[in-house]
Amino acid sequence: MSRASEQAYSQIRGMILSGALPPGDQIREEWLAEQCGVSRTPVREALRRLESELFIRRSERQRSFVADWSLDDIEDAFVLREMMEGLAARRAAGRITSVQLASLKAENEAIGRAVSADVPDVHAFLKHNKSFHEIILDAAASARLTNLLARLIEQPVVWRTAQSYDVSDLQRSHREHNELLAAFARKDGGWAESVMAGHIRRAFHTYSDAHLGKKPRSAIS
Amino acid sequence: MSRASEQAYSQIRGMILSGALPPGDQIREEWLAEQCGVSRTPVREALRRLESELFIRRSERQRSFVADWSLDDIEDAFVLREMMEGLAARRAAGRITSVQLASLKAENEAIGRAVSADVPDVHAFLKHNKSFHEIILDAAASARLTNLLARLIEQPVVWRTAQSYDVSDLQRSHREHNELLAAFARKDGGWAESVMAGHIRRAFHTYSDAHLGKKPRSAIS
DNA sequence: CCAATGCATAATGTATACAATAAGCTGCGC
DNA sequence: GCGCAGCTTATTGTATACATTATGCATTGG
Repeated sequence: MSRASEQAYSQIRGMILSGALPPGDQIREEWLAEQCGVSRTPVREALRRLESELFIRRSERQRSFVADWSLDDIEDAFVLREMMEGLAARRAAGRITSVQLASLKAENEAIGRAVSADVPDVHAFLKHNKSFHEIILDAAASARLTNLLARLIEQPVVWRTAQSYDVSDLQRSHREHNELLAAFARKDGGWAESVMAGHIRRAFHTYSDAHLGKKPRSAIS
Repeated sequence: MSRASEQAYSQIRGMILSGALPPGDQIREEWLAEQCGVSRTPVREALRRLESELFIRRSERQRSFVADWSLDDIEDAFVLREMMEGLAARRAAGRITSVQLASLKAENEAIGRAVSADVPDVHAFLKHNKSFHEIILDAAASARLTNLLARLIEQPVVWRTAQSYDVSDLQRSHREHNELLAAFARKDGGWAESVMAGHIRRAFHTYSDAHLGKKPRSAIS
């Protein structure tokens, strides 16, 4: 994507993720153009993309609104992600190279360091976690799968989930990654798929526990 | 989508599907604009959409080309579709209304008529088959699933598959739909999922048989 | 007082001019 | 003859003006 378009895209997306644009709000192209310091043309392009990624929804009358996700929507997203990341893990197990396996190990060691400190480094966790999953998707070698998953893993709710992680959640995530590494090392696709599916499913429950007022564990910050 | 954008989208898509724009060909925005009788603005919008649907790929230097799919790409698409339509069927089984079930039956009866004639009506088959699958997706009631599947089922290869269907394939498809109806009537999600997955998987083999020179059966036309 | 119609306003859709960038070509130096 | 530099042309990116369409309000008729 070109300069102005990319600028508009990441800025609008940031406003949605940060909550500066609350769910349900109507947004006007011209206003966004002013905010981003570009013309309406690249803003429109960014909006179309955000719409296809379900960050934004449009009314029948062509007005744009910040998407407002129900808990059911969120569970849908997790179920699909579970299925697709499971498939990715299965495929990856049969294709992963020793170089990729080594990179995966390195990322998970970085995750281990981030979660074992007295005060866990959530930012580092997120960064290496992202890399970890990206390497797997890469090893799965399916452009289409990558394409579809990209629409899920970057979505607002999934993103915010990590923010509500507990120390013990982060550490469990680290251990589950180790299970995945073992499955990959043995090229056991079925095992990798099961571990991955459980890993994603747990993330959903962590999310729903934290967001339904049940909070059975203490929050990090 | 608005008038000119929609015009550009469907016309370009049609040129790709019909082969008027062969895979690998570079396409220029201005030329397309002339062809479609609109300006570059709606053409660019259509191109972005076609790119996200993998009809078109763009080089690192922002040139657009008609996508060229390998057999592996095609199998990927079928595997994903199998997984997602399977999920849709499972969800639909638990949610389908009697009205939707009646519509499904009606569509499949229309399919039955189309395939039992001396010369099968392929066009009618395609139309009612599409409606049949859409009703299921509707009953599954997951906006996200609908969104993702839309990117798969409309893709060129999947589309052309139906063109290479044999009379016996069409009739088998009709029978498999009846199995699905039985599973829905009993609200048996697991059964529905299995039947649907097999249904899609068979479509892949029909495609690959027809396109690898193996043609074990006679072609329709 | 309610409803419907038409006008005013505001938003999105499209065309076009211009800017930036990539590709291709020509000629020069080696 | 080969390769690279710089210019020329072709193509995409952005801004803006204008067209079209939706929305809300006011006014009028019932």
